[in-house]
Amino acid sequence: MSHDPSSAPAADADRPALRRGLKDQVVEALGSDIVAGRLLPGALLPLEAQLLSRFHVSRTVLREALMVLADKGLIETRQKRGTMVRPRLEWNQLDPSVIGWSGAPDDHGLPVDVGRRLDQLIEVRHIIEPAAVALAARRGTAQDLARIGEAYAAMEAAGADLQAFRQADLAFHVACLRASGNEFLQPIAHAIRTAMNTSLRITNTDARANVAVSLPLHKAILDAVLARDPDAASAAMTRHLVDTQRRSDLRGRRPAPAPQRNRARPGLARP
Amino acid sequence: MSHDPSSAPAADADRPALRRGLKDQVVEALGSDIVAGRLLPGALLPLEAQLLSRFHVSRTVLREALMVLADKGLIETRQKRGTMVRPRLEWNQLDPSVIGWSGAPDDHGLPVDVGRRLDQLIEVRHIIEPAAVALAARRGTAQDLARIGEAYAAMEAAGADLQAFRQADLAFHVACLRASGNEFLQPIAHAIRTAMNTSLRITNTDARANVAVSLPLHKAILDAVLARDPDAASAAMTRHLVDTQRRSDLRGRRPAPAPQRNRARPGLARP
DNA sequence: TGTCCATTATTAAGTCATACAATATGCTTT
DNA sequence: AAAGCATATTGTATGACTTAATAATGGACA
Repeated sequence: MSHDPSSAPAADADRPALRRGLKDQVVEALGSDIVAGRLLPGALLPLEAQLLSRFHVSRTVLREALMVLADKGLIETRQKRGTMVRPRLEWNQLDPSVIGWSGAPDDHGLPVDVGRRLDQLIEVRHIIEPAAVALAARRGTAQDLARIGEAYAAMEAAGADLQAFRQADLAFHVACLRASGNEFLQPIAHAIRTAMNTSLRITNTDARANVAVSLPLHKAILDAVLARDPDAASAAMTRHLVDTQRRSDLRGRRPAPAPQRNRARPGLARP
Repeated sequence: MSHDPSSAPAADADRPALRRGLKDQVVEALGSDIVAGRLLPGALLPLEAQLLSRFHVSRTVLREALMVLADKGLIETRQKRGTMVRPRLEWNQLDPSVIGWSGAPDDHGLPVDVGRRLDQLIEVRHIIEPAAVALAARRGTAQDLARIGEAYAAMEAAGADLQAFRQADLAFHVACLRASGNEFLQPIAHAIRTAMNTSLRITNTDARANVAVSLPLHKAILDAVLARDPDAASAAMTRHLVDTQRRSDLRGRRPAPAPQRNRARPGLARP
């Protein structure tokens, strides 16, 4: 693709970009520009012509990319008027890509508060995951539970290998959501997964200490589900999330405590 | 667009189609074919060439549509191999379009159990909405609360006009989700809205009786939020959802009680 | 003379047709 | 059986034309 370094918002080095299709690269570039706040809602994007010269791709490719972004609710394009960035509220905030972009590694001037977003994410997890795991305990199939067990085994096996541990951790949570047997929770699982990934990249956990604490908490969840005890499962998951959140709070994040809304401890509906 | 009536799965009359772009029409047709189960996961879609002759659109348009569907996780296209329908688990189940399609009016032979899907939807609402409204009570801005109030006023004003009442009802719930101040709940609000729409179309509620019951339940929610009482708000919302579900259960739906999983009353993590 | 409406121009996205490139599949050849 | 080649199918590029919405123009009427 190769960018024109002089063109406006731009922000991505010429990484080999994983050899995905050209379209995906354009989607990536524009999408992250928008979500990271380099293109503000209400603003008009450059004309097709200008974008073409920025990305050096065919019009076909550019349009495919724009269509995808439009579908995510990020932009709206109308004839003669141009292409406009839509207000944040109308974005598909649960779209995996959107979530990924919102924790983008390279927004430093950031109008978007990453920390706040992570808080919101964990808040949602507090709402959903305990309930989901309770459902899993009630009616997860044998296969579902097996998957959770496997993920836990992988976590144990990972031991020192932090990379592997994280991956297994994600698999564990995804398996729980999936075991709930509710299809609507699936995409949330994906969302949580990508968000956890960026989250983990930021609050880069300090290895063994965390593992030591984290492992038994997960085990408690697993045991409760296997015992078909919804309440215990739910409670165990809540404990785990509280722990996660506490440890995430300790690290550098959370500089100025509050943005605008009066910051309530994200949490349990009934504590 | 105008379809070749002889071509395979097809299923949509030549409705004027709302004058949206051609691309959207193709997305609509293929997307609903997939979600409604007329094209099964794992199956290969017709080749581009065949789709072209089915829809009578340019390749540009067709590809734009395919890209959008791919982005929704519905299909995966690779060179030489063709375009494949992806497994249900990988769909963006929360995508507004996907939700809309899943309650499609014209699937009658239906491999997809609409009733089951509605159950899952209300299950998710049971998980999310009480928690959300609690957050709204804690930290919703004045403007947020005002929006909820307006929606309620609209419900009262609607009175006999069932159409208006439903719309106001939707607005009420969306306003609650929004007032939670958590951006991740926004898209869920949209999802719930479209799903409620199809839901309402199916279990076509019998007017005044329902309104009479529904109104005070909503008022309770509103009052609790205005009083900044999270627990009361959460409880009121739960009561409302239980009522909704009960009434929906009464009507024709729910023929054979259980699909495969052992049907637990969808519900509250801690009852 | 100034305001308002209809007409036309212009601009940018929407659609189309065709050509060529890249790549996985399967067959052929050694 | 392994290596290589043919081929089918999606991926990318390009240029022309269409449609629609804004802006400019001009004329009719107050």
